[in-house]
Amino acid sequence: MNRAERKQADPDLGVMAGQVLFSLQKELFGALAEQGHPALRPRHGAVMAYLDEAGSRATDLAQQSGQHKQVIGTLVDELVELGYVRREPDPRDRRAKLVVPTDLGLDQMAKSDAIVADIERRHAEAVGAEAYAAFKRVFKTVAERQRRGLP
Amino acid sequence: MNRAERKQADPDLGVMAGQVLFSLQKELFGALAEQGHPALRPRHGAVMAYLDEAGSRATDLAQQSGQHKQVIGTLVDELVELGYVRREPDPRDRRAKLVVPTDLGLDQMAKSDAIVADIERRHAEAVGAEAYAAFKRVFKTVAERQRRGLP
DNA sequence: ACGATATAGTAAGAGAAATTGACCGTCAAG
DNA sequence: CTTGACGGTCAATTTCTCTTACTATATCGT
Repeated sequence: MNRAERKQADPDLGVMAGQVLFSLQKELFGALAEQGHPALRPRHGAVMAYLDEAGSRATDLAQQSGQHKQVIGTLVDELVELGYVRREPDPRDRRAKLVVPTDLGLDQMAKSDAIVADIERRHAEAVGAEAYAAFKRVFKTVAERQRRGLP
Repeated sequence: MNRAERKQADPDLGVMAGQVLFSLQKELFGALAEQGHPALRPRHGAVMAYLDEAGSRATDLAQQSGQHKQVIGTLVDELVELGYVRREPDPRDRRAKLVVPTDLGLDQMAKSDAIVADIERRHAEAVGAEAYAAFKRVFKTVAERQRRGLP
């Protein structure tokens, strides 16, 4: 069996992560477009996926999404323009600003969470609820360890 | 518990996939750089990750990696320039060309596979070999279903 | 309180990358 | 031998990423 076939039959962790990430993004933003949010693209996910209802700081969004803070800045510019968020001063730190979702942003967040939950429900049905729950537990551990560079 | 905390405590499938993909890529290409392949960047993975020892066609690489064939074309240009692959005519189809790894390419492929295998071995040790094997089985099913857009 | 250092956010431009539409040569079915 | 499909490349446009630098505010140590 040659390498190409091995990679198909037994794909590695990175390959599978990429397949899931990109195909899930495609489905998510396709569904969002149909549900009234056609202007959003996957890159906006770096903000919208982590945004808190009460507002988040750009630095926190940068750290959680793994993007540079300049990227978050331009994404927030776009999202302000599109009406999804607004900037407010952070009362607890005058250097900082809070990125706060508008009603449109809250609607997108709710729909987005529902779409992803539905996708996961589908997979859980296919492989069994218990197996899926175990899968997610291990995945979370692996993701955390990998992110932190643990041995 | 607010949304930001929920997303931390119980991240969704897409978020975890992204965390694993990007942190694994970072570790992989960092290690490759230390092992004599400093010029390669994650984007080259679209070719090198799927390349067969005996050569692969650009269209196959495009389909497997999910990239447009134009992207594969420019990646192959770069990899030819860097000495990792060469283009050969495909004897079985005169339209097609085979992307064939050079000795340098074969070295990179072997090292890359070893590094990823080592990363996976670490995770398997942390969560238990059996649990990790089950995790990968479910992951493969999920990745395949998600990629194909199955219900 | 004071100065040194660190952090939050922004700006601007160079460089890299993705996307689109078109094109040529080859293949395969009828 | 014609027609439609496929493999690969070209070129132009748009989008994205990275780097460096700067202002304002906060924090720490003395």
